[in-house]
Amino acid sequence: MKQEINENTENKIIEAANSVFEKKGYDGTKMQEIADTAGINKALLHYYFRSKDKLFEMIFSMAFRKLVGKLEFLFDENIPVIEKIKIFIDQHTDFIAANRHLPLFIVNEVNRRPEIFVKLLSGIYEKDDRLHRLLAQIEKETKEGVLKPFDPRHVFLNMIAMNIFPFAAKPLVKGLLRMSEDEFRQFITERKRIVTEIIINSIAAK
Amino acid sequence: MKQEINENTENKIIEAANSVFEKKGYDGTKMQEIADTAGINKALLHYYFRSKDKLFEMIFSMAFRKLVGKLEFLFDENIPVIEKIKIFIDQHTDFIAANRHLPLFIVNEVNRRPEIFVKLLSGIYEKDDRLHRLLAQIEKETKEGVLKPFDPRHVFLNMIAMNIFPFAAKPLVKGLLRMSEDEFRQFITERKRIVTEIIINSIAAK
DNA sequence: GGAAGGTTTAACCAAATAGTTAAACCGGTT
DNA sequence: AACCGGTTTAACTATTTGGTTAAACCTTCC
Repeated sequence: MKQEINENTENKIIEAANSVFEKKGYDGTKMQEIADTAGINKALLHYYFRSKDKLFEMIFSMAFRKLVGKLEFLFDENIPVIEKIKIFIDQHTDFIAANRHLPLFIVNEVNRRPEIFVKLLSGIYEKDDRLHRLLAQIEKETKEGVLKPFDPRHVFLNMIAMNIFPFAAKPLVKGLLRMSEDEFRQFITERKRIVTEIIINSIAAK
Repeated sequence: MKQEINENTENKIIEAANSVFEKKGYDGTKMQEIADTAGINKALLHYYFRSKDKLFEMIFSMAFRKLVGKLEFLFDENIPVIEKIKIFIDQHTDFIAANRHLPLFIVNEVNRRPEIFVKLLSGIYEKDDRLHRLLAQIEKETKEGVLKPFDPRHVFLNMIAMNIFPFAAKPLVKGLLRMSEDEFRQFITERKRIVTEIIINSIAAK
């Protein structure tokens, strides 16, 4: 019983902290607001997570893994590169739409305090073999004449940038392009097709 | 003389406030740090700009105009669309490189407090005729068979996204792709060509 | 020289905020 | 029923921070 209550409270805190930190960033977040959101006392927050820094570090690394984890599909799946990209863009766009503040949160906090992300990096470096397998796959398909030679780093960045930007800058985009919420949704649906086309076009052999 | 001193101090404040706000955002910025950066007393800051909000509003609207102003080239210049895009990407990339924190600053603050940007929008809407001229130009070149039909909103967003993202997420990109500062610079130089190619490809008639 | 007026500073204030403490609470155990 | 452990709370503390005040400091003008 105790355990259940305990985990329940802990989860409520984590959920609340996640929501507030993602939206407002470290500096914009007050412990009181997290407590309020979780429906608990501020002292209880410190009982479960000693300090704002400790709590933040936990939320941040969770968020980071969540975001980077979505990339695993690119490495793991054993399907042709072009097919892979089609599926990835579709899924990734949906994921970002459902987690609008996540990418900006990560980018901001890594900019603000790069140290927080250095330790998380090593966990990624360890999975180097997967990267090599992907590069080998690309090389193979290039030799087969399916793909033309290209720099995967740029393609990767282009894809991520085009996927993330409209959501990260959503109020700006809606404002500048004068869109309603519905038009924005429509716009995003169109984008999936357009971005996929552009990326495929930039790597497919003619 | 008074006037000179006055403007000198005011400029020092504006420069300092700009630098600190852009890097740390509204919440991360302390008036004391601005004062220190400007080499003046905190009270003097309040003498020139009554409150943090007032100072911020000024810096923000300056920054916003600076960023949006760079887009004017797209509307004003009377040269073929494809040529326009080539020049724009080259110049815009250099501009963002020299103002790394600017786009993220704008995006963040508009996300955090959309009202601050509503009033700035009207100033842009007033220049609607330029937008219509650009759209007419595109339509004309499409009819001439130079361009294929496309949605300018997506093309615009794609261009901006690919230009801005690597700088906004610079530490992340450098970390994940394991680049030195020199390699990053090199990478950006390559990007100009690649992004230009991709964008042109997505609008040029075959 | 000194009065006048804008500029600059040191010292201060009040509110916000991260973090602490000690007591109350509550479920299970004997 | 009394107690023991972990959990929760109200009340408090210390520090940070935006903002104020009153005096000191020029510079200009008479």
